[in-house]
Amino acid sequence: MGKLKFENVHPFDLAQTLDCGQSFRWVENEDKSFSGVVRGIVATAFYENGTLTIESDFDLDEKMWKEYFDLDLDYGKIKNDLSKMHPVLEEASMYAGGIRILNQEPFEALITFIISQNNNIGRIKGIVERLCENFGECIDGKNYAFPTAEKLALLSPDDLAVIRAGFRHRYIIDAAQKVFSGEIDLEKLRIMDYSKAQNELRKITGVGVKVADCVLLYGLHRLESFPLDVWMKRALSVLFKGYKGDEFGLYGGIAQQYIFHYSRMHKELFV
DNA sequence: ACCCAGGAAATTC
DNA sequence: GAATTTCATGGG
Repeated sequence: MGKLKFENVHPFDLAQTLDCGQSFRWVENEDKSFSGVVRGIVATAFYENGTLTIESDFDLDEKMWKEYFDLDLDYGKIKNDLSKMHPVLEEASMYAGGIRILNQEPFEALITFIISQNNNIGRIKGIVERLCENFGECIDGKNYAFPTAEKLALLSPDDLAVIRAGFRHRYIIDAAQKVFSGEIDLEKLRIMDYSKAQNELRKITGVGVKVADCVLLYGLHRLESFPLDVWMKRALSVLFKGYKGDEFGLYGGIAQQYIFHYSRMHKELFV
């Protein structure tokens, strides 16, 4: 049984952070708190007046949760610096500046972003949930941990029919096998030269540049990563003419997430 | 019926 | 080699 309180957390917005398409397992409750599972721990998060509270029936590791929500990084300063780079980025940071880049489990980021390809966020959530319920360890009767690489590595693509992810089934199995066998060591990607890390991930069938960038950003905290999906390509061509996505430096991943969220919430900009 | 979704592999030109 | 088609599935 645990409760953590982090005070003076600014800038921060729980809904933006947990529902902006980087993580697919948090569910909003009626009181605006969010419940989810991180590293096998069921927890509920709530944010009010600068204080982020995490509660659980299980013991909570303060360091792990601080890291998960990236509380040691000065987002105020980063937001300021990014705002100076481009007027539209300033606008996007005003709108989406409560987002933090989560420190998710690398394997979970890998599998969920394989599932994300040519898919929409609502459906991704459903597939991920079925994946956990069918193949993850049951924690408390109704919540499930994300499945381990070992568990998935021993399955065949047809075993995944219950999650209804279609052509991605064989990609998921290939990823699990390469991680479980040690052929790919996800932890090593944290400090590896960026393009090397990208190529390492691309050895997995079903992982191209975009999925690799997402895994590096959301699972391995490579904040320089700037994933280009259909939304970002649209946003760059319409709002950042001439930009390729490599202009935002060390914290480009944060800029990317501001722009992604801002664009998704302003569809009218792209008609 | 058609089009699209946080793409990438397979095929064709 | 670059451009196009196909790949499951579900919602609008």
